[in-house]
Amino acid sequence: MKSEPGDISIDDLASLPNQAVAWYGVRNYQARNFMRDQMQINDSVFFYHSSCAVPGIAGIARVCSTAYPDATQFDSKSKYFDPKATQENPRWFHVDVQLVQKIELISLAELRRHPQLAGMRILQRGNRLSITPVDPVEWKFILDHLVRS
DNA sequence: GCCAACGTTGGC
DNA sequence: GCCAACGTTGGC
Repeated sequence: MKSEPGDISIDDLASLPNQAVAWYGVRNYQARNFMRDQMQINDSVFFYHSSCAVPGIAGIARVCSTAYPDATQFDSKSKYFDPKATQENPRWFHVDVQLVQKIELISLAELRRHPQLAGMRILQRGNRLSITPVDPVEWKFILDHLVRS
């Protein structure tokens, strides 16, 4: 799951109550569907810093809720307001995510260095999805070879 | 700041 | 339903 550190960084997550955050603001249907249809409580997540000096995996988190309607879609003052969403028919959903562990940053450049990870969605040219599934084999490779706490 | 990629919008 | 125009993302 990508976050711009200027928005919410790994350190912000670490300082939140229960080190948990509602993953609000996703306004892409594919990313929404991953949260709504695929994610389950206790699923593990890589917390990825994007749009910053050194993009990369900054920590490990876990899903700590099932998907529920994103409150910001109903808030006309929010930049995430969606006039087409209604309480009866919400359009945007998100899960809550909780920090497991901050790690030594695994930079995007480092991820690209490993052919075993070449298939990762996050590494594909032009990928803009803020939430992408991680293949279990790739997950294990990163845990076994790249994660330093 | 550039630009590739790609999602969304809206006229037809 | 097509598709051009436009907007956004995000690495570089």
